Amino acid sequence: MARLKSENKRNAILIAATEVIAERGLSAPTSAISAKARVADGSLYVYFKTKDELLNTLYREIKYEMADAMMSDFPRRGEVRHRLKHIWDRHINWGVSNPQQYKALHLIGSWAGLTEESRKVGGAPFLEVQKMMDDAVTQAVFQALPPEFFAAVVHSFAEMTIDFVRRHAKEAEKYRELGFKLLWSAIERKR
Amino acid sequence: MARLKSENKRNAILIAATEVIAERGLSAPTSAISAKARVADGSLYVYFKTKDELLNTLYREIKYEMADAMMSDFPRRGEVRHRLKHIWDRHINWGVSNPQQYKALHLIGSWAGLTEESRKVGGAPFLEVQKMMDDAVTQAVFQALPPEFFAAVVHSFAEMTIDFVRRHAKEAEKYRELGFKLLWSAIERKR
Amino acid sequence: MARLKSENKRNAILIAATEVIAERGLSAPTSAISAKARVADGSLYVYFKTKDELLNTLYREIKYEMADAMMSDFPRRGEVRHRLKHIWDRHINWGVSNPQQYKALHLIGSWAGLTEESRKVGGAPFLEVQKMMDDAVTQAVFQALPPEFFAAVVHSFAEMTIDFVRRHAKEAEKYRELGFKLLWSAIERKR
Amino acid sequence: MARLKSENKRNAILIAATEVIAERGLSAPTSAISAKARVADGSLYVYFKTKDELLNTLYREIKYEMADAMMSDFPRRGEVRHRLKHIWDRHINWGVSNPQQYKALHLIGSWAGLTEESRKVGGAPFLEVQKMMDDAVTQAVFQALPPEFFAAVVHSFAEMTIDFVRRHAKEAEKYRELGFKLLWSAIERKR
DNA sequence: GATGAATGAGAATTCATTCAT
DNA sequence: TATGAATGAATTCTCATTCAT
Repeated sequence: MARLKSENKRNAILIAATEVIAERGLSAPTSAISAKARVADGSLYVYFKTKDELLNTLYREIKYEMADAMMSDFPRRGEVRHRLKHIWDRHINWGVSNPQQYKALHLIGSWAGLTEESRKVGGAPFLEVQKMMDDAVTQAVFQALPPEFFAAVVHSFAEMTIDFVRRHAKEAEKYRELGFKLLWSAIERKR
Repeated sequence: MARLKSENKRNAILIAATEVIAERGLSAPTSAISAKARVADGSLYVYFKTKDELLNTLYREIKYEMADAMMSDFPRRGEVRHRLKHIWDRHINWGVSNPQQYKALHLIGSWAGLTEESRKVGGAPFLEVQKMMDDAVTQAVFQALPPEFFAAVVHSFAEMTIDFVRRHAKEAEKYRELGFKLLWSAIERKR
Repeated sequence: MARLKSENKRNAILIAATEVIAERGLSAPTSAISAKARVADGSLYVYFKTKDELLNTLYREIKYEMADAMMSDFPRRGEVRHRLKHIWDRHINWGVSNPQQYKALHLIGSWAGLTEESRKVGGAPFLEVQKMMDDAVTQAVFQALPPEFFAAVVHSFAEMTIDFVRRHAKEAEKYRELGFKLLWSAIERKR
Repeated sequence: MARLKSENKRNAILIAATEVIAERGLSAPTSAISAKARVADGSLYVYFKTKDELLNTLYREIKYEMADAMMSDFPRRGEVRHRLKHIWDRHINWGVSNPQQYKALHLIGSWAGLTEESRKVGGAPFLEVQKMMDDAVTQAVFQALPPEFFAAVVHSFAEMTIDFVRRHAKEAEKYRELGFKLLWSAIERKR
């Protein structure tokens, strides 16, 4: 039996890709990625058929990681506010402490080569969040508005907060809390 | 006497660039741009020293256009809510009716080659918006929170709404109003 | 007006391609061709969209050259034997004095990338030869056999003779005449 | 017709190489060959030191097969015409029923990497044919012409006929006979 | 200014070959 | 012996940029 495809090598490439893409953009040459991964140029193509496939895979994997960070220890039975806060904090924290993943995700996310399939697969792990929000809407905890719109509101609020916190690292906690407060004001049911 | 650089040709290039970048991304070749502008490859370099310069210029010009659309007829003496609503509507409408500019702006905005200078110059025309919000905060119309954070909230809310409206064109007006309602809930002063 | 595409440069590339292909085979890198043509690597692609296109073009051009050599001064009103002899001599002589073209033609001729179109276009100038043979058959100068088969016989006889003469250069004329004598014996009408 | 057997890996590789080369040309990757042979990429190099060696070997082996097909049951004591007819029929039939071998042979035959040695070794089994012709010439059955030239005539006539028959499969026998008739006319001694 | 031919430094792949298992 | 992951040189082609006209 020959050497088995090394999970390490594959990961090294994905990690290197994240760094290189974050620093130099999507047009960074694959040779920069293989170099950073300390792997021969050709080896990248043992694990990924094309650069496009590498980027699509990277997108999915980062999405998974992010979902993992957000959903682990998710208080499935807690109050809606509590559950949303959990996700909020995890989202902000993940974004702030993984700036390269975050940047790469953004770049790939608005890249023409990202397949619909990848977008779907990458979004799948977040269905639980979506479901929580649907439930909350049904229970009228939030204003009676399309759940899809809610999701968009929450997401954009979080991304904005991450960007902001990154530029004001010293007051990270303050803005994370503030962001949530504003978000909650926006979506809670009015009496 | 040397002829003046044709303002037409320059504009044709910028317009073509917008379309090409929106459709094919930042890595689209300059030859695609000159072709779409019906101009020789070399002519592009008469007006812009490099591709980077073209993109930086394009960023600024789109920003200016956008600012123009948002700030024209701005009711400088109206109520804060009225002023904010003015900007909100113009922003959403501009984004929705100029999808290519909007897309190009996004791509260039998260591109490594965009200079700090361009970012600053592109942001300048929006200082009046910023100032309005500072005033409103000072007047305690909004919650007493950092104006810069306010700006970020408003901006991200608007971008989200534009994206959403684009995907739900039939209910454009509904979501534009809804977005504003939520935004206002988020930032208004609590009694 | 910019520089016009130079017929010289195009020809230089075709000539260089002939030499390189003859010496190193079809897998010779395009860079070897551009180098021999004293042209930048990229310039080859100004004149030929791909390497395949270059080879297809080369095939046609060599065929044309060859046809030219064979058909010029063709004694259209002479006797059949005289006309065939004319073509025979010209064919042999061309093949012997243009070994690189001849070699390249062979290689491209049995290459999978040669298009049906190229094959057809390359064969067109030889239709007159074909027609002459059809006529001769009709006039029963030759045995009553399918003209297409005659053409194949003549052609293969000539190619064989060229190869042979090349390996026995000192007796070129002897074998050229001998080849023709045998050919004529094969196809002439039996009494 | 003798066939390569896939009893062992070496033969499987040679058979696969024949098919792959015939279909995709000499530049087909060795990995395509090992894949078709259902053998690991590396295994090919257990049996052949390089791709060049594989091709040289393949050339010889196909030549042997062909010689086998042509020379088996050779009527060593028959009349010259009978003996030549035997070889002729076998040659045509082999070429028509082994198109991939035939194609591969052609490609390798005009390949720059084929060694002089291989050419010699591949030609060796045909010495008996050559000898038969030498004898016939000596006996003045044929015109008094250089035996090497005779061989070339016969060979090229046969190749042409194979090509022709392949394109007119329905009339295979007709053209095989016709070819021989013409060949005989060309070379027989004139009274 | 305007043009587009010409350039050559990369870029993404491919592939013969090696080598650890 | 057999495997197939790993390699990196080589290859085709692209494209920003220059420059002769």
